[in-house]
Amino acid sequence: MPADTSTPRKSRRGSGAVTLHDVAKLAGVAPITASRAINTPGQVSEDVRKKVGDAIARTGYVPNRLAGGLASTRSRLVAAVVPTITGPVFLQTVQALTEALAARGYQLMLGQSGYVGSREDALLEAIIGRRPDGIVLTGIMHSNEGRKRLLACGIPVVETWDLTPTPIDMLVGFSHAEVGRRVVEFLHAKGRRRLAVISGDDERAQRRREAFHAAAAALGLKRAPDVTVAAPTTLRSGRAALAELMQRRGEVDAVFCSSDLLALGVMTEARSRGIDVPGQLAVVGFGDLEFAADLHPALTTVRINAAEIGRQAAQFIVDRAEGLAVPSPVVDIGFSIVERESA
Amino acid sequence: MPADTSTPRKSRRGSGAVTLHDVAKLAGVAPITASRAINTPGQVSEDVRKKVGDAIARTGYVPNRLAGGLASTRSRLVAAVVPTITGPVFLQTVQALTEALAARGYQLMLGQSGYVGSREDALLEAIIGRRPDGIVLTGIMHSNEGRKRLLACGIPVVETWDLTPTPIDMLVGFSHAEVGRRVVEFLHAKGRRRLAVISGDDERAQRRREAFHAAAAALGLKRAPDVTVAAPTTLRSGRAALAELMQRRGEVDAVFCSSDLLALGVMTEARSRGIDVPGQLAVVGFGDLEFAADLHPALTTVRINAAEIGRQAAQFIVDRAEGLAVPSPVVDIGFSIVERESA
DNA sequence: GTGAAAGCGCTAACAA
DNA sequence: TTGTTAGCGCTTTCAC
Repeated sequence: MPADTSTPRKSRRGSGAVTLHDVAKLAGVAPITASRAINTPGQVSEDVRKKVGDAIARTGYVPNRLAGGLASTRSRLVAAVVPTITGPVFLQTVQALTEALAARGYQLMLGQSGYVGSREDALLEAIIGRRPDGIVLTGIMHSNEGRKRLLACGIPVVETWDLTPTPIDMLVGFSHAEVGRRVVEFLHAKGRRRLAVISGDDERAQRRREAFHAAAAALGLKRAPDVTVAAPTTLRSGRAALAELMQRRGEVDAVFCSSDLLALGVMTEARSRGIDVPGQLAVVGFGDLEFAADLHPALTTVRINAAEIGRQAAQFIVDRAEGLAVPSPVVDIGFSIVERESA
Repeated sequence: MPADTSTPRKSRRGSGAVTLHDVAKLAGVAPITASRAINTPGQVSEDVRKKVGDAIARTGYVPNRLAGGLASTRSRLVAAVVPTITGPVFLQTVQALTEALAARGYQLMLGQSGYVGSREDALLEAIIGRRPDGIVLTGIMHSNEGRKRLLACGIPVVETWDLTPTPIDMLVGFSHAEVGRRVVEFLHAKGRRRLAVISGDDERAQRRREAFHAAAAALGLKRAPDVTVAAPTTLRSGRAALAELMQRRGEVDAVFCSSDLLALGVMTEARSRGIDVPGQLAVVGFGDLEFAADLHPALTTVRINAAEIGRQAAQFIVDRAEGLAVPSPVVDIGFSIVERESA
């Protein structure tokens, strides 16, 4: 590929890379015409289109989207904030989000807030400073400070994995309370009466737990013993939690875990203790991670369409960025209980 | 917080957000002085520092890093490319990378190339267009086209999770061939003689597999049967692979799996078939994911310090961006075999 | 359909 | 220590 990029550049600054100027000069048109040939090819003549195309091919020009973003105030950058990427729950959402955005010409920036929220402020500053066209908050409990900040900066925000009554802006999630209720009903219908809960200490898991207790009480069941473990939940914490549960007096014939990983831990611990699942103990997970169906016994769990959450969030952001109306910016994505062998 | 941000702005364009200009005017200094007060506070007087600080607090100013990046040709953006974020192996690397970068004021952009590599070109274009200060390639087999492109654009590149003889630029990884060899030696030392391999179909797993076969041959063992499954590997593909292995004639007393998830699948399938692990079948994984130690039996596996890979990559990129010399841009991070119960 | 001018918000370079 | 000037590379506005 013969490069025309080696023409000496006079300016003292700049990256030295090929610019739209170079392409335009080579094509014999004005920069703005070259810009149009690239971005809105319908607006230029066939001839120009071809000349510019050739010039691009010869120079290996790649448009500087930072500059474009500055001029147009559209960065085509979208920020996603997760507590931590290693928590398995949000992974699929981030993946789907990244893909859906990439398909539309947007790039994802990843930010990790940690489950504690201390870094939240610095993170927000770093994100807002990059002027993203949207921010996707993934299962995060943001401080009031943070909410104000997001509201003030005017960047479209999608909150996900939850259904708050007072969304900052747009929202795609489901009711955690409803999950708790439905799981109780499910277990009750299966004849289980001595329920227990093992939950991560994050907001949403706690909300499921509360609803679980309330629903159990409504059905006349006695208060379920529960164990709270630190988020992100792991197989290990699941094992430890079941061990703790077993140490307490009182029989248990079903456990609702706040994640599939926790459930896997519970089943692992159960096996090592000779407790039969589901014979002696029913186990219900949350998330329906890819492995859940293939465990032995296969895991009964709450399925969330995590990928769809990501896609919907991308849709919201992109629509906003392109100036389309987002008529109903709140979507309840729902959930379902997938019945398998473990319960 | 009383906002001074509502002063009417005359210009037809722009985001309407507070700019450095506004801050400078409010502080009664020139924009460049305000810039210095923010970025190199050591260069300005205590008095200026205070006035600018006040102005920032009053206006809620957040510097536009896109504009700053354009002017300084340092975007403080770093791109990470992974096949898919849901493949569990690279997760810790991405997490550590994100954190290490954030701590230094850099933001991560995530790109997913897919295992096939068809999207690679478009992805590269999208990334280069954002002029990142560095690109971290995480376990990806890039086309020659892509290599050329990366070389040409002059952006610092760190390849990770591998030790190629001809790195594009910087490198932090380990020898996959060495892993294959060492696992064979390990199993041989444990008295296993009828080895098998279950591998994902990605480059690196295949390299481990080849070395495994070669080392087995060197020890006089007969050719190990092997099963190749599609990447990303899953618990399900592990189960299926063991099932396939069992269908073939020939005894097997040890399996080397190309991921811990695969190993978990193998152990799951073994249990459902009444095969005792490690009694009848030794299982070795790869990755030492968080759950490996807590399985029952605990998984013997190859440990890679994935987080350290991320940190080291961040260090390389940032050092380059800040103009520091990177004396030896190739790091062998090594690995170790963690002996637990499964083998 | 094409172009000239102006400017997005910031910082490098060079003065003072 | 502080300021002036001139861009970074692109796109908007407005004119032809």
